[in-house]
Amino acid sequence: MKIATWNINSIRTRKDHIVQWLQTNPVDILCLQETKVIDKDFPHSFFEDLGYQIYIYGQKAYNGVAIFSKIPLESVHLGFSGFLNTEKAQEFDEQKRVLTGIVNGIAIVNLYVPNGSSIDSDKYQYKLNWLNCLKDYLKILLTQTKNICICGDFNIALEDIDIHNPKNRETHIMASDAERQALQSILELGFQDAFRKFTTEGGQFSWWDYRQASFRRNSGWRIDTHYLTSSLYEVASNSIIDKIPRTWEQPSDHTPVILTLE
DNA sequence: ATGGCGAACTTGGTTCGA
Repeated sequence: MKIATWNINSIRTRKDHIVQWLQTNPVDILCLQETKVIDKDFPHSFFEDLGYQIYIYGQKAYNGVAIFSKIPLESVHLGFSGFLNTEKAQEFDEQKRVLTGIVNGIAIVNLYVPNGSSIDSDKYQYKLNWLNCLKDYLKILLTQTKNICICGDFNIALEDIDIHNPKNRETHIMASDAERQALQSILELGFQDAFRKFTTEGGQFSWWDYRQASFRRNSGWRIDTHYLTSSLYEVASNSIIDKIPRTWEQPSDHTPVILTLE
C-alpha cells in the first residue's frame, strides 16, 4: 500500500501536474495540502477519471486539504471538531487544515500545519497552540485505533540535517526550539518519522523556496513526511521523496513524499 | 536589512506562504 503526501500550492493551478504524476505513480492514497479553493469549485473529475474517490475540506484562497483514495474511506472527519468537542477546536477549524479517514484499518490524518510566519509573530503563537490542539486530537484518536499515519506539510524541520543551512535556525520559523518541542511532544504519544527509518542522510528535502534559485542549489527543507504509530512503522518498507515534479514547468514549491507499507 | 517568487483576490496592487 502506498500513501503519498504533497503540498500542491493550489489545486486549480496544479491539476495537470497531479494527473501526470498519478499516471506514473498510481498510489493508493494521495494527501494534498494547500488546495486553496472552496469545495464547490474543486476540480473533482480529473482525478475521479483516474479511479480515485475524492474527499475535500477547503476554503477560499488559503489552506484546504484533500484526500484521494482508490478504496472508499470510512469514518471521514473534517477538522479538529470531528473528534474534539471544544470551543478551541471549532475556532481552529475556521482554517481548513485537518482531514481524517480510515482505510484498510489505518487512520490517515492529512495535515497542513500553520506556517507561523516568524517567531515574533502572532501567527507563531497560533502555530504552537494549534499543535497543542493536534496533540489532544491524536490522544482521542489513539483511544480508537493504534494504526495511525499522520502525514502532510508540518512546516517544521525536526532535525538540523533536515535544513540545507541550519545556521541561526533557533530564530527561524520552521526550526525554532518551541516548534520542534511541540512536534516532539506529539511524537512522544507514539509516532516515528517513516522517512528516517530508511536513511539518516542529510540533503534530503521536500520544499525549496521559489526564490534565489533554491531548487537548483538544493537549498531546501524537509518539512513534509509521514509519522507512524509503531504497528505501521514496523511494516513500512520504503519512504522516498520524488523530486521530479519540482523540475516541471510552473511547479509547486513542495514535491511528493511516498510511503510504502508492507 | 530587504527582497527575491508564485498564487489568490481586491484584477493591479496587496497579502500570504515558507
